[in-house]
Amino acid sequence: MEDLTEMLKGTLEGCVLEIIGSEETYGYAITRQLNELGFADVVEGTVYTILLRLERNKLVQVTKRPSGVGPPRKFYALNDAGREELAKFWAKWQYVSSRIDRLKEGGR
Amino acid sequence: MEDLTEMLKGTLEGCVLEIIGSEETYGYAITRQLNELGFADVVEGTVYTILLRLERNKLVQVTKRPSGVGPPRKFYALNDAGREELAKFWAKWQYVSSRIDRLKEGGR
DNA sequence: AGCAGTACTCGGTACTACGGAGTACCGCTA
DNA sequence: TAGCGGTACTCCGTAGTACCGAGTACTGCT
Repeated sequence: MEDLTEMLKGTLEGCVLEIIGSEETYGYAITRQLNELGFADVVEGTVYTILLRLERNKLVQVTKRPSGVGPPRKFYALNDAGREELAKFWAKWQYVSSRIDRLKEGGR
Repeated sequence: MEDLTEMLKGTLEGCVLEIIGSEETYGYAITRQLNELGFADVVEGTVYTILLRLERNKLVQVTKRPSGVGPPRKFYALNDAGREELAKFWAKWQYVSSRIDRLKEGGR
């Protein structure tokens, strides 16, 4: 699927939150997970900008740990504010996607 | 529902295409339809920028008609390129929304 | 020593939705 | 008849987000 970037705006951050919420993990691995999930064109630069934003907005707790196979990793975990933001994200997603599906089905 | 603007990026244009596709209509009415659909905060300025973009990208055919209750209206209808773009949009939407729903259900 | 793979940072760009001001036409009413 | 609310479109600037590219740096293998 080509060029999903515009459609991912506003949802990618939520996806990253969800991934972090289900397991403490780090940028490089998150990128791989998104790629496997079907978002093949999401690149590291994008994920790192999201992670830095989450950190700046105090939604995550960060722990640096040595890797063994490369430079140290920055592990991210949700804090309370992050979990709240994630819940809000899913509420918005539910709201928006249901309306769009309704429009698609010709329900007007 | 508050502040959906980021999540609507990339999808709003498709919604406008769908509305135009189902019936020849004009900017002001499209804005009202979107508001009724649940996107209450979408304002006229936003819809008009989308319409001008569609026109610039040659996805629509434009007809100006007098209104009777105000200034003349610019009616929009999809042309072949527009219908193709609309089909592409729904394919992308299907792709993206199904993956996000899968992520939500913990399918990783 | 050099390369591939892992891992993060930073500066700039493109695209999109929004806000606000401006223009303009119509019908109604004080 | 002047003003107001509703209809209808245009234009310009702003903010936010994903992407791109270059750079840095660590590890293990050849």
